[in-house]
Amino acid sequence: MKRNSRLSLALHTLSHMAGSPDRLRTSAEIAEHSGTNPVVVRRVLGKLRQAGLLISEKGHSGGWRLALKPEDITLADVYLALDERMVATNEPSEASVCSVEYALHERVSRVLEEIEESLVRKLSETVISDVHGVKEDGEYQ
Amino acid sequence: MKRNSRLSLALHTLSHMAGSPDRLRTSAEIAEHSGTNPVVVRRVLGKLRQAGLLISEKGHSGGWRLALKPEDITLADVYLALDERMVATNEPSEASVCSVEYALHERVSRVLEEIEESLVRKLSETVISDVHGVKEDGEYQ
DNA sequence: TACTAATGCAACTGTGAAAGTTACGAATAA
DNA sequence: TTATTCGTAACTTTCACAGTTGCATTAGTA
Repeated sequence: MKRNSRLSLALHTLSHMAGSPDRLRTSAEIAEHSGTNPVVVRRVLGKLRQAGLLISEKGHSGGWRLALKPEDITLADVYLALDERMVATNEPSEASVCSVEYALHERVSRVLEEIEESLVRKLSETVISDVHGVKEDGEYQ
Repeated sequence: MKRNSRLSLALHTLSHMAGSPDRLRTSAEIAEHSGTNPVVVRRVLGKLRQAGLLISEKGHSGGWRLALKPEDITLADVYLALDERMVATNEPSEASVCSVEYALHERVSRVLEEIEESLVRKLSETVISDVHGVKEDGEYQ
């Protein structure tokens, strides 16, 4: 598994689940599909559980399933659940003690913030069932 | 200097330059403003030079200046010059040999690709002079 | 010419965040 | 009571990137 691929792993898994929402999938199973390992899967999906997008069941024949209908989960929900900020802003450097420098830094930060917001708005336009695709493709076992 | 801060460094520097486009600034000077060091600055700005956004002059009294007017440089130009892809897609895992898996991976990739494109479109709506701000703020020496 | 100040670049080290791994406790179905 | 699964902590590994050093090249200046 590559770097910064948690969003990709999450989307892949949720889309997969959209195909058969009632079935429980184990971390091991998902890990195999994603080319990674169960603990990493639990880490990533744990964030989605905290956000109320997934439900996990412990014990024998436990596993993961969607907490909502695939058409009610937007990509923004997933992105925000993972708590990643792609267009991150930086701390002001020591040089920014000067007020002019500080003002410039503020403006750069504000612009990046706006870009981040527009990214989230864009993400909210697509839902998981859109990613899963049309029914002709059949179900993913 | 923090992680993934190259875009921030680039925007900060270009915005700064927008204040007095004719003045040459040395890497050392820029580094001090940004709280980093000259070689890192040359690395980042070198990408912008390759993209035709900046001009560098070697030798005594050399340095960096804008190659274009601040109102002709969009944030998308800067982002693309740095060759960073914030919404990265993954290689298909070994599990994707199955055609259904492969198709799903393709769809996830396509969605992420569209998000990336929309990010660039959004970035292209802002130019460097917008970031520099209105004239009342005065020039940045 | 010699000197100085700047970029360009290669090669290397240091760092930190995220992936990967191991281990074990808790929960739950069979 | 046994097997299976998640939850989580602790640790190691990996890797991209910042940081650093050194030197060649370029160009202005005395």
